[in-house]
Amino acid sequence: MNRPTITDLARMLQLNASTVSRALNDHPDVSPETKKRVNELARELGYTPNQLAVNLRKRHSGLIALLVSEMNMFFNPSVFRAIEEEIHANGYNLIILQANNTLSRETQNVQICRQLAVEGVLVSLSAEAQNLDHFATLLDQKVPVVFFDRVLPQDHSCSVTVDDLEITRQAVDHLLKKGHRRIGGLFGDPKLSITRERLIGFRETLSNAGIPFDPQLAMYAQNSEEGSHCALELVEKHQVSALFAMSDELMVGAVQALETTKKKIPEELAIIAISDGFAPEFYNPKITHIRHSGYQVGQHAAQLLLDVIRGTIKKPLQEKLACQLVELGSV
Amino acid sequence: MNRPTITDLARMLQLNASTVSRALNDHPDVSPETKKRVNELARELGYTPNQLAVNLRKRHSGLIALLVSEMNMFFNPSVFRAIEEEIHANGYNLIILQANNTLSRETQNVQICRQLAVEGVLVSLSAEAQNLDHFATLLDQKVPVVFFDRVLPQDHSCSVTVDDLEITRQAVDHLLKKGHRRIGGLFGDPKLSITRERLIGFRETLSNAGIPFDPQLAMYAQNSEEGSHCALELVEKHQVSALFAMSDELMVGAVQALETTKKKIPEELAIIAISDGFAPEFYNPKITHIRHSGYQVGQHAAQLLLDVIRGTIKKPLQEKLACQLVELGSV
DNA sequence: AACCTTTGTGCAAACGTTTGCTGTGGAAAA
DNA sequence: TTTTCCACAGCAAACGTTTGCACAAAGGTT
Repeated sequence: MNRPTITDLARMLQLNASTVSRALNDHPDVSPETKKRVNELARELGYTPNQLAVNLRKRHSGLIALLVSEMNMFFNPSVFRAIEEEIHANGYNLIILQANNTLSRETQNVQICRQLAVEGVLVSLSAEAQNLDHFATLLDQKVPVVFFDRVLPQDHSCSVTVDDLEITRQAVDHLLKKGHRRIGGLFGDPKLSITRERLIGFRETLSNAGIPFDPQLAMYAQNSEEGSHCALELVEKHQVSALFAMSDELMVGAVQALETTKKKIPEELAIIAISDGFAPEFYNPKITHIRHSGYQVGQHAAQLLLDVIRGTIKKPLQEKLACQLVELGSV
Repeated sequence: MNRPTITDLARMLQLNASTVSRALNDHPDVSPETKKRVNELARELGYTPNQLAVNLRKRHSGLIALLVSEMNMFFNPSVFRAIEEEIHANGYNLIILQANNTLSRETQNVQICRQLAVEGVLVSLSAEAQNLDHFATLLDQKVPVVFFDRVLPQDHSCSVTVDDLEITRQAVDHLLKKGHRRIGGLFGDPKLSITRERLIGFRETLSNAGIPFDPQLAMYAQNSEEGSHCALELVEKHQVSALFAMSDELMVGAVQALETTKKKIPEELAIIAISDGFAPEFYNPKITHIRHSGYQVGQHAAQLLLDVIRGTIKKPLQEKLACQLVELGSV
């Protein structure tokens, strides 16, 4: 026989489908004896409910979508892992949609969420997104949405981020404390709010220390290769004594470049990064960093989303996670 | 109004739901004029079909599941990206389930696939899986399944892998060609078939070159930290002149450790790895490797699965991808 | 003895589509 | 004119569940 349905069970047991359904769901209205008969036959036939029918009837899908701007080896794996674990532990399943950093794919992904009737959405925005217009269809329908990591700066939706100003301050302060006065900064895509925020933190921390901001010492790089070039320029042309990298990717590029120079880390050049904590272990000396845990971000975002779905949380909540300095050999 | 349904459209247009459905699906039985009216109203109201209902009616979910043993920064991101792109381009959506390398979670994930009525499954087996018994429910129902990367050695299901013997031979041959005779090997979890195969390749290549296999020179390490320890032992205690690492993770561990020694790469110590190609760029000199593209593996696996779903392929097919030597500075 | 409550079950509708079949009006063919 | 055919639209069933309601039998309360 094909996959047995509830109706099949009902026919075989001389019961009504509704009774079988209630028995399987342990409804109090049905007698223990009937429940036993039903469950035994169900087990025997290997019955499992047709989730498609359940979904339609219950008008939900049991699905949570993760919208991510791109697949990135430095941040995503731990975020994915945390989210998958949290979602799964609560009986949902995770569907992943990537946007390739384009607004059009992101918009399309939002439509998919709507069509699939996902019950919640976790979003790390693509660089092109400068507003949330393309999320209107979801937000209008009151589909719970939690933004994380890459968010809009002045937005009042639920979100989980780190305090970019603060962590950059921590990093730069650490360099200042070690006596560095000429500090170069490597920054990512300026379209991203995390980039802008971190740059502000960088400037302000220097200003507060009485060091005038030199625009030449803050460079933008889109990937590790560009990070390498910028790092070389900062070190060789602008003679910085310390480098700040706002991400793992840029840090890796920088260290790779610096290994070509004769400069010893940390004696001749200090380096600090904002990092998930894995890449800093690749080197010797290990790279001092502000630990920005992707796992933690993912976990908190998922928990927040689940709270919103449950209705535990009524008002939008913006959560800012704390980060800690992990002092290793590079500074 | 809530989300409009096909029935709503029908009522507003004084049509039958079936006609509206056909109009939306561009069925030849409905007049161009009616199609126009329907489509206009649909656009106006922002109608999108309720996928839950479509799924139930059509008895499919549009979902493809990716079962992965764990989230790993070295291999997964590019695999995920390739699979997501391929799947999405063909109108399916991707749900991701991780097994935490346990058989129990993997079994559970198989059940989820069945319940959700996924239309195809891509699997990278967890280390604990020594047979496919737990896939019986899927295979019995003729759900298309393609295994990739981590597969069972003697299995006749569809799969996409690399030729482990061959790529290890390439790597070791390269070291031999450079004059190395005392070569250490770093290997991963011995429960995995890729580990066993690569170890065999390692031994045989050495044997063929007239070098008796020394078991002390082939070490198992589960992660990069253990890789570091093993690398140090091989270099300092066993005085190898070259290292082979069967994965990025072990390579990274090894290089990190070697940077603590005074040994110059490649003059005093050569190193080669099997790698996705990213991590070798982190270092200077860059690490020579056999390029095992996760993107390519994912892409081929997804394409194969789609072919099986379409019925284009009748017999199980085991695809073995070729890999190329990327010679950089480390050898 | 009449009434109410409880316990267990069945009936039927609903979730929103898709699709085989039936039917109608009009044009083309005989 | 009659027959045939086609283009178009509607009817109703189906996908497999869940759930409000009705109802019968049994037990308990006045």
